[in-house]
Amino acid sequence: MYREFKQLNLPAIDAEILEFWQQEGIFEQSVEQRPAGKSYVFYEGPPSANGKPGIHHVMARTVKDLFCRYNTLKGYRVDRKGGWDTHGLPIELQVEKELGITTEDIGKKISVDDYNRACRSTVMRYKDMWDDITRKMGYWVDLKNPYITFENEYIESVWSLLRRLYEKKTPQGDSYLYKGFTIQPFSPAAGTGLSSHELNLPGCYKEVTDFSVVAMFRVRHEDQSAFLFDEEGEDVRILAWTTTPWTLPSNVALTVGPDIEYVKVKTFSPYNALPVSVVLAKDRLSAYFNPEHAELPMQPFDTTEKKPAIPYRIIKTVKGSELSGVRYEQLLPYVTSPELEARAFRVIPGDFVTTEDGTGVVHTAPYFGADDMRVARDAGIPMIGIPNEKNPDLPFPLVDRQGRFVPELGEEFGGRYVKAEYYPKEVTSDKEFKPTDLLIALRLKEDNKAFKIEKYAHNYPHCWRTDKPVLYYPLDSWFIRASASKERMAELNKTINWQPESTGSGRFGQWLENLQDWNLSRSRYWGVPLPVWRTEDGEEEICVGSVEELRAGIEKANTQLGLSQQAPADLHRPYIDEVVLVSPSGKPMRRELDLIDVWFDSGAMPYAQWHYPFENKDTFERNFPADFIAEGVDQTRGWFYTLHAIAVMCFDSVAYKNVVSNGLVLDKEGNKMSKSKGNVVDPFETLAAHGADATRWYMMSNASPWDNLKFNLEGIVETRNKLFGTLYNTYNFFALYANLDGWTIDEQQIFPYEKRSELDRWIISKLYSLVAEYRREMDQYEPTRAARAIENFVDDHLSNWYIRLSRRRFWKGEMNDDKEAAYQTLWECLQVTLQLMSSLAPFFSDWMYRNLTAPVREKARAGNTPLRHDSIHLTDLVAPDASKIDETLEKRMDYAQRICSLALSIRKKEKLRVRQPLQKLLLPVLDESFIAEVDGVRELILSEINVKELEYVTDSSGLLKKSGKANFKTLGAKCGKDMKAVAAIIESWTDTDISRLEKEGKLDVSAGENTYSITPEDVVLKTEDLPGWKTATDGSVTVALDVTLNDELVAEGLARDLVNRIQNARKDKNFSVTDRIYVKLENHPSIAAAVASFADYIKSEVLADELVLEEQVAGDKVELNDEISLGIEVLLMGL
RNA sequence: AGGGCUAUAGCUCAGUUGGUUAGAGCGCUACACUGAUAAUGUAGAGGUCACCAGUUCAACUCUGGUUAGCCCUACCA
Repeated sequence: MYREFKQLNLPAIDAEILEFWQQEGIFEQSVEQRPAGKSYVFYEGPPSANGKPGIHHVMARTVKDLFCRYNTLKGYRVDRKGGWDTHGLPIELQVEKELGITTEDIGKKISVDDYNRACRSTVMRYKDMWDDITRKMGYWVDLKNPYITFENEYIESVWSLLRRLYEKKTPQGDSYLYKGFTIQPFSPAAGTGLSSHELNLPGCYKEVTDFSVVAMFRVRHEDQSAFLFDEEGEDVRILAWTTTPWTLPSNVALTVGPDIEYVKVKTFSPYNALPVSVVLAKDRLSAYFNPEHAELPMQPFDTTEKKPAIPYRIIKTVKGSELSGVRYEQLLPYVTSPELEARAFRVIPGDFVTTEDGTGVVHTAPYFGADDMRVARDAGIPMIGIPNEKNPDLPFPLVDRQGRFVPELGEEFGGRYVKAEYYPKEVTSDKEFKPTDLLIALRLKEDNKAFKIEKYAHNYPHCWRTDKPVLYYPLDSWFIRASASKERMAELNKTINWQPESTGSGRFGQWLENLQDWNLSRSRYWGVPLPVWRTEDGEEEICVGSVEELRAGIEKANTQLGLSQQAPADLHRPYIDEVVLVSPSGKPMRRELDLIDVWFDSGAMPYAQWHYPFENKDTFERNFPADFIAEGVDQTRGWFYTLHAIAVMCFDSVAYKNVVSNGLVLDKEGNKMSKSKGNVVDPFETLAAHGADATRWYMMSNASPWDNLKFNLEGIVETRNKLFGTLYNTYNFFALYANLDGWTIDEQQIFPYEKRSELDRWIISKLYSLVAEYRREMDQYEPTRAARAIENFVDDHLSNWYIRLSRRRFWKGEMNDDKEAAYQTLWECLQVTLQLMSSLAPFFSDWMYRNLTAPVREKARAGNTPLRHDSIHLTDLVAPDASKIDETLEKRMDYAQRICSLALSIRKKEKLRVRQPLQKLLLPVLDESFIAEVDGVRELILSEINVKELEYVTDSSGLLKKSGKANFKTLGAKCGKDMKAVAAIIESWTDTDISRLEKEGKLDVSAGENTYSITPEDVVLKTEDLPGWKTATDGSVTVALDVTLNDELVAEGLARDLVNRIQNARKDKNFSVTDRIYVKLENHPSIAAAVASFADYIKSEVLADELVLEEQVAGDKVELNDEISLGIEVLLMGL
């Protein structure tokens, strides 16, 4: 017996199937039954369990699960090792918050040991919740043996990768892991660098008002700059704007845009009226000069006037590229050197220069700006600062780590804080207090080096701890020389299949093109320690690549330095910091205190999850690179990048072959979900209310996963009703009759396809077309198209056509071949559809598969046939089978559907109910093949629309009138701009013209000055309405319906009405569908003819043994139509 | 600021290499069907295909620009 159900309850199905999976270990079986040699490799991007799972995780994990299940069905072994991301700043910040401490307190109020222990206990806080959602959403991943990034084995693998990078050298001999410095956000008040993450905390960017200065840099008159000088002794200056005047003593270059036009303007210095020529961007002229003053006589203005009119003349225009190389005098020569004099203080090109504000010339102080540093390096400009004996190329900056000018800036500026906020309040509250920026501006003004001084309001980042402005400052860091591999990364990226493609070529590709070195250092506590030890003078260093090496190093140090250290049991800080190693020359070495970027942790997972290269070499090699990964698009420069970068640099390989990046899950209005807005959707509630399958299906079918999803619960309900509801109804329908007939599938006795009806063969053809389409889309990682193809099949083809037209075959009469064929066909459709669905709807599909196959399981086991499997997830995906696809049959059926639809629309217009039989349907025919095709489905059409005969109207009938319309596709190429004229001519053609065209195969048309030969392909034919007939048209198909009735037809219509009313009465009385009945009808004169002619028909339809007419019938009267109502009584036979 | 994605019916989305009636589902209205019945069908209303310009005989589709929303990256002086 097949199970029958009262109503669809998806959450209950989830629970039933979860229980079953767990009991039988279905997930494990689904992996293990596949051969190890045929693997489909998936990498799980580790979530961090210190936050609760959200609905967006359900989305991301549905994508992952879907392709893993699909490839399992295709016969691949898909190991899915789970993982947990356990390090990182968010965890540290959370712990700080919960402990009520700040970063400075670590090591003081709380030991690093205790602090790290707190982190360790926090990271798995919501692990149970994660495991729960994983289970409930049906995400199959191995959570029993996950990789955990804080474990020693994981860290050791990371070390070995770092060691590889340390040993890897560029052709120039530079190591891929190196210590360098970079310009980073730095808080002098807190004495620490800040991560970009900290700079993105809310409230960090504040609007502040600073003094901005346009400084005048005096051009040296020499050969290279001769073109800027027009008179002997001319004072030529380049104007550059800055909002940080304190960086001006560190100026070493001026950056111009190579393609920007600059002008030289003869004028007078605004603060003292001395003659001067200034250079600035042409587009910026109006910001500094009033066009009305361009005509004033060229003479000095009165400096005592408040707003003097300053005359000026544009002398010449030059491109930025021409200015490049021009040298100028140092603006504030506190610190200089022969090298600086020789190579600095020049104009250099830079691509970031704009003419939005300022002068189009950027004052460049490399130590205090990342862009500045980059262009200065590219141009070979030396750094300015206090000489550094150890590293002459990197002198110390002119501002110290407390944010003060160094003493070398003299009495006037030495020791001054560069930002007013760094002074104590007592100092700044003094009326006489002037911020350093202002003092510098005034100094420039006094020396005739300032062109304009004004206040300027802008957004500036502040330290979230001290609330004081951040400086950009050179800091030491360890880097990975990613830039050295960027061509290779870009090249290998092109071999990766990105979904959507644009993320790979756009967001990711362009990022690779402009790749900078990877700053690995984090000055934190909870993370993977950088395994580099250095002597105090930095002369000698080693990079440790394994615990074994560490042990050996410790022993050596113990011997040579007389220590008694042991290798730490935990590789984290603070224990690892206590390890002292010994250098080849015998000096003690201490660990560089940096931790590494957590993104390196996760990018290392292909290796570290197996503790490669220390263990599991085979496993690793079998599982690298991945066939498939998926994460949110926000991971493009996160995990997607770090996986790729490490794989390319360490193994010259991609890390993954296919990658799907999914978009965000927004609320139904399209807003981001956030706790403060209260629009967060709880995934547990959603799954509990609607079931995992409807949720998963909705998320994949509504829009492509890489588009943002506007998450709407109503959408899930719709999915439930349309797809799952329809399948459920279909199943119940099937189960009802199969149980009545005692029918079960017999795998050995497949009813030959060629002997099945047209309709059966059609739905089978549709089914296998679906199989092919589904596999094609899934293989291209197009889950949305795949899901929609299934929906389309289930709703439009299986339910609304096949079942609707086949119902009668299931309930009419005894078992026979036709019924057998119908059962088998429907069973196969369900079975195959469920299999296709099972990747996306794993619960429902398994539940129904089990219902459909349970009656034959034992037999299948015994015979080792495909249905032996307890779960659909253990079966083999149905193979595509072109032999079952019949495209001409599909086309025929398409005609049938369109013809029926048209005929029904005529009935509707004429108010002719479908139960009323009609005599004749006319089909005008455009070509003979149409007749052959429609003949194949003629019976089907006639019964569906309740019409007695079908007649074709051909040319020879004389009834048919044809007209034509231009086929723009073929004619467009031929006619070009005469297209419109030709189209008009074709439309004006009469039936005779068309006949000529058909007979002669071509017809000439003149339009404009040209004559075109029109062939039948160039014309789309249609038929004119048949005069005197009711017609309807859809594209090339026209139908005409004979709507006249005669007594015979009316009687038959009434008979059908009676059948319907009697059936209703049966149902009202809750008779079983197989009960035989006795029918009493009131002897109403209007039905006499109908009963007389159709008594047998009525009796057989309603399973009546007796049909009698009586004057009086018990019970209420039933309306037969507008005019007739009569009494009907049905009784069970034998009562 | 740069890069990316998106913009089509009230809502969610399709729309093939440009081709002349721009589709589906939901919702709404009306009607029908009734041994799948908490299902189904038919019809109707509902569109300046975000805006502007260009290419073309022809643009929802291609090109350029603009606007809006979102994501990522970012010290613009």
